[in-house]
Amino acid sequence: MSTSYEDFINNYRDLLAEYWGKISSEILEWKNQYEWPKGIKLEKAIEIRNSLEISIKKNLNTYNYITKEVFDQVMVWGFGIPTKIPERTINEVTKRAFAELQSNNISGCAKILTEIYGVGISRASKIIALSNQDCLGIYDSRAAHGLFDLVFNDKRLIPIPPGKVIAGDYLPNYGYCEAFQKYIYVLKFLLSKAQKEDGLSNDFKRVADVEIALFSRSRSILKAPKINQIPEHLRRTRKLNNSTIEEGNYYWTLAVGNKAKLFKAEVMENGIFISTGENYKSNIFLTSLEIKNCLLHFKKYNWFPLGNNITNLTPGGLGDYFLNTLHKSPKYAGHFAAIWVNQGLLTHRYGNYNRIELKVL
DNA sequence: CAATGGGCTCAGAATTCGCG
DNA sequence: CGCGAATTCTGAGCCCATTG
Repeated sequence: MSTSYEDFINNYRDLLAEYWGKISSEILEWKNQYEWPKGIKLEKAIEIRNSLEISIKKNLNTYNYITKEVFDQVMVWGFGIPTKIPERTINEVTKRAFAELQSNNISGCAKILTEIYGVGISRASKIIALSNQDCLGIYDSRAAHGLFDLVFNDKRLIPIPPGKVIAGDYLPNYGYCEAFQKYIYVLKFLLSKAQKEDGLSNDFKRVADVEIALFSRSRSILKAPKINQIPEHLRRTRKLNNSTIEEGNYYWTLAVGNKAKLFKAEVMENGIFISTGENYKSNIFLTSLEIKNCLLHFKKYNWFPLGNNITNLTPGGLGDYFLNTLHKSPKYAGHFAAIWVNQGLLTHRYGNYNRIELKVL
């Protein structure tokens, strides 16, 4: 039997309270930026979610299961295309799954749904969470990534399921289903905190409101900074005074203070593409496999140096790996490190003389 | 003030352009 | 298509913000 809400919260109360302190000033702004599907703003997006919720509830009241029509409505909303799962399978499996949910077994419910070939936690949690947005939230790579910095003993409290953009944390078997339960506990706790604050209680009434904010946060992390947020020295070097920055994902390098530099990156399914330099014409591409092997290599170590200096290569640093294993210029180590920190794959700190040190999460 | 290291510069190389 | 010019790319080394 999995842990209860009370046990879980008692275990992590301090951590979660501290985390709430860290995010509480921003969480409303995150929620207000929510768009899903892309371009559909908060109010309308919530309307659509609510109408899906009504359909699911109607199904359950009438049949105790979900019809293919409603199931696929949710899939089209979430993924753009309906499934090829036969009506009978959907009926039979959702009937068993939602019986589990009746007895409050969230992870058990998810386990049953993910028995269906082609249904992972991302799909399962959409069906489950939309059945009751007061108490549940969707658990996918985006929303979980919104909690990427909720870390206990150097490990993420809530693992990130793999997604299209975010690699995620690998979990075997039904790991994500178990994690879904904990994720809901965290959302529930954050909601209880929000309800105690005057400025937030109106906007955070359901568990889904927290999920919405986290999903939106994950997106905002990868979003371009506004032109007026670019520091003066970078406007000068980048000749951005009179030009608008084009669309795309811009990141800052990890360097301290004014040394941080803006660059552009495209996170794709098969790898990451980076453009940097005066006109973003210096490019480098690393495949997903190269990235995976690189992170695997450094997972063996605790903290390791960035060391992206070209003239004075730091042995054992990420720059060293770039030069000698990937056969790329070590200067790009700084850019990839920044992306991976953004994705929650690495954590960083500043050592002596602000040397950047990294650790695989 | 010296040590440091990470971003930036700039010269040469590579590629593309443009014109007949 | 060929050829010189223009533009873009690249990486070796330099520059300089930051720290103790």
